[in-house]
Amino acid sequence: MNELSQPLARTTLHEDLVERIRTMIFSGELKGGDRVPEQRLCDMFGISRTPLREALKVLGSEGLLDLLPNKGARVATLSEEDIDEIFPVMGALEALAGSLACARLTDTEFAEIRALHYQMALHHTRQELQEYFQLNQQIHEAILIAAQNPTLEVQYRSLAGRIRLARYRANMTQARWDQAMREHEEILSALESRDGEALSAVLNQHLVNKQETVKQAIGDGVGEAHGIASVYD
Amino acid sequence: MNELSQPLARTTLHEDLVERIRTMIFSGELKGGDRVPEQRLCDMFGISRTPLREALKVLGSEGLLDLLPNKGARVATLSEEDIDEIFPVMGALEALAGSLACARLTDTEFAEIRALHYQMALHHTRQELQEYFQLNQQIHEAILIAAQNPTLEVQYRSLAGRIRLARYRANMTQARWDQAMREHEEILSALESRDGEALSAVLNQHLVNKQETVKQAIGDGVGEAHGIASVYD
DNA sequence: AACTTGCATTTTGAATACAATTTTGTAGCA
DNA sequence: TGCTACAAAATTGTATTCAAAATGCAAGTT
Repeated sequence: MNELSQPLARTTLHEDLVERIRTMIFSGELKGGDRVPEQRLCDMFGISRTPLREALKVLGSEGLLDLLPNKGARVATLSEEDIDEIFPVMGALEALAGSLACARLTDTEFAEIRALHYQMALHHTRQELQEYFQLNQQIHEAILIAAQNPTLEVQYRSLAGRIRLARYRANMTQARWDQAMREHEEILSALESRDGEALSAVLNQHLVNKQETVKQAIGDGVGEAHGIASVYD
Repeated sequence: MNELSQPLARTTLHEDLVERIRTMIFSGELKGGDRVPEQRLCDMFGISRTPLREALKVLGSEGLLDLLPNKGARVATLSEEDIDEIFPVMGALEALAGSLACARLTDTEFAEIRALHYQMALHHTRQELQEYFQLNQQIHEAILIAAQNPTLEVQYRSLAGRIRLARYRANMTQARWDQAMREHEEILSALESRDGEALSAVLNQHLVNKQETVKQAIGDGVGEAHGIASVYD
């Protein structure tokens, strides 16, 4: 028996749907506060309501949707209180990730992160926000993966997903951006010296600053201004 | 308009089912590795498969059930690796809870925890394990609630729920029990002096020790010996 | 005009029906 | 006995149907 003959990871409809709807939320195709009409999505995907509803229940338990009995699902929105709640928890998790990553990071892994870092720094100097964010996310992902703790990954990603509901990118000031870049320099050097405590501390601070950025974006209602087409156009 | 006239919190079938099945898992009525046959549970609850399946999907996303496509749901089991993964994350969360609790704890709340603590100490000296565990859980719950962070509560309880799958109580040695009790003395005094850092540290250590207890229990297969009737008797 | 009231429409909740897959059981054979 | 092949039963995945609740709207009232 070779690896080709072992049970292939077939996927069920509702799993696919969870993934697709999640993507629609993250991409902005479904915006915070939007209703999620079952029939419309069923038509769109060409499936029946049963698996769709199963998917909605899962997304509800992840906190991405608010499920209102008899009134349907809505894409969750983040209040300032939500932000203030979520970030400290993410901070604790990312600090743990950093600490574990330092203990386990190979030289190769570090080299990969360093490469990402300097590429990100380039996008910073070039003022390429979109590309900067992409690299930024990859770096934090790399730290998370280096921690080698799937449970931690799941919990962290769940919270990160909820934060993405805020769609805060458009609102970052130059000052905050510069500061974030400086913090990333510290992150890199803590990783290089495998200093778990220092890394935990700077990651925590990094998130405190991000928290402020996101809160400001919430207040301004920036999410609407992204120009991403809604599903219903 | 008074508070009686606001929308009454009606509940849907699938939400009830999530709660009931979760309880069945925690009580041991459904044991780790057990299949969860849909039809049987439907008959038991007198409902159809649709809401039951929705509930199973939610419990699956919580990590309490393993959902195998076309092969049904099984109550999740915890490997040693799972334990080693989960406890550090719980440690980070409980440390955060302690830190936040210290910042926010009122004198009344502290007095309540102190009362719980000394009642627990009594059960310890009387060697009443069951009662000890009950109070122990109440104390950790009280700290969690004092932290006043619902997101933290959800995440922590989710992990605590998965750990409960291990059913480790029967296996605690006297030495570990005594040590846990000493740690709880430190927890109380850190709370009294509102020393967040000290509390974080001792809570983390507390969990490291608990981790060992649970891992030992897993190895011994203690869960089976509890004498709790299965659903299918 | 603003605010009810009643009813039709739409949407959601749950049950049933059907299809696909896995599991079980059994007959045939070496 | 032990193995394979294959049919039957059971179980799960998905679609459809029915029931209950919410929504929208128009007519009527103040």
